[in-house]
Amino acid sequence: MNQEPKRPGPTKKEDFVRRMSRAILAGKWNPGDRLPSERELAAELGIGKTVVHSGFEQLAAMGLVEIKPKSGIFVADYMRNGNIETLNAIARLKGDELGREVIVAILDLRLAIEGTALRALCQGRRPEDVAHLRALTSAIRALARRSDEKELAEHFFRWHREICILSGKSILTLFMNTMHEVSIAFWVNYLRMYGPAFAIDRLERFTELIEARDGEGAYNLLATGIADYLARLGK
Amino acid sequence: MNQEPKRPGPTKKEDFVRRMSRAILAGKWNPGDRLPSERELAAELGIGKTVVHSGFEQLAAMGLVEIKPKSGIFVADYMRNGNIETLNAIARLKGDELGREVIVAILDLRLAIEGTALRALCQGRRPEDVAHLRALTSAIRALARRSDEKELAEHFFRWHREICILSGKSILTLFMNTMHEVSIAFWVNYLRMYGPAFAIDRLERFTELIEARDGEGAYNLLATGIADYLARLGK
DNA sequence: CACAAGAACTGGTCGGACCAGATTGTAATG
DNA sequence: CATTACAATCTGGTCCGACCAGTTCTTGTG
Repeated sequence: MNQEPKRPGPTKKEDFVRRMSRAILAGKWNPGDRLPSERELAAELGIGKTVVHSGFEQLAAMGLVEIKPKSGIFVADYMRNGNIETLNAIARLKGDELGREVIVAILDLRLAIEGTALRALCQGRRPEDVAHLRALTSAIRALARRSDEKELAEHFFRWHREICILSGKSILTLFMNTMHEVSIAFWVNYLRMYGPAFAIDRLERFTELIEARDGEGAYNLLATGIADYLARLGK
Repeated sequence: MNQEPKRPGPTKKEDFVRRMSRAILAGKWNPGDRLPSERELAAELGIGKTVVHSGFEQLAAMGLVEIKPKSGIFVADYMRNGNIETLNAIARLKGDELGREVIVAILDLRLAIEGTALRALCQGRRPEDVAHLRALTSAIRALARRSDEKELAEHFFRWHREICILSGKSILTLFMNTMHEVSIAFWVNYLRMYGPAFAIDRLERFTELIEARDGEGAYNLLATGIADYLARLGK
């Protein structure tokens, strides 16, 4: 039994990826610029070519670079061709400080996804679904006392994801998971702003509306909550 | 200039990934089951452990397996913990035959994303934005004669993505790109159903509404288009 | 000057050696 | 007999160096 479940220590690959993504996101090169070859970088950094290659694969998945096989690696126009992973990479590096515009876009999408799921769940909810949500809520309430920000945020995320799972629209769950990293950043901020007690109360109100099969009410609760959050954020 | 940009031939890693994802998606194992160790699989398939490891990294990114370091690799509950990459993997394997439920969820999201972008663009459009869209449309019209399904679908995707880019809400573009693979499957189906001429006409109507700064009109055109598509699909 | 051969790149693949954490089996200890 | 301590042996994780196959640039030949 170890008190620290894992403390893997940064690997060379992780170092490389972090270093490169920082440099690219900081604008060290312009989109379209050609990067040094894998061999050059490997020699310069004193690591193996395989590590560099594997790192670039990851950077390509993040949408930060474009690999032209046998030809070269180029800085990508990530604001045009990037994807969710790009956003996650930005969230990871810039910490919890996302721009307002980013927040707005994310919340628009969350409303679309979770709103759809809420309406569906209200129609088809079974008694055990409601019980399950209540159990999750009380687990969060117990956890809130110890107040580990990140952990609490994770549980709020899971509570809302459960809406998608229970709704039966499994695809929505996949989309929800896709936004996991960026959602955590949101929840940390939300909990700081409103406090856990308020947030937990809202979970219970959601549960009641689901139990009453009030789809529109649940949707509106979500929508007004988001609108209020954005209004507060404006200041 | 070569007519065939690339025909790389399947690598051992690709083979491995395809083989494993097929097996998992086909339900050969249950979620939570432990897979054979990297060494066993490498020996069995006659390939290097590095290849297997790299392949599993990719499968983990697709949400199909969960890697517990130093312990084992397990089949993931991908319908619960999967992400967009999982969906893309499914779309890749099952071809263009996505289930109706999947299509509905995707279109719900597209409406949320693109609808938001449309409204924003109608507000802030500049004359050159409209001209740009018109240029894209006529390029598509020229292309439609040669009628390569996949290529045409790609251009329709790009046209609609351009809405997001021009709207200035760059984050929406990232989400749009995330759905690229699955969107292509949609557009191929759409074009088969309605034909290119009809689809191109719609692009022009969108452009006119944007020029007239009619945000609601543009949104409704999108919404009714999607609704009609779903209605037809019902049959 | 045109153009093709080839040298010198590029990224892509691969196997095997080594590392360290996790697990399991076993033997010593109370 | 239960418990603990420890070591053998699993696991995935990392890394290197060699090799492969396209791409691009240089160079020599007509």
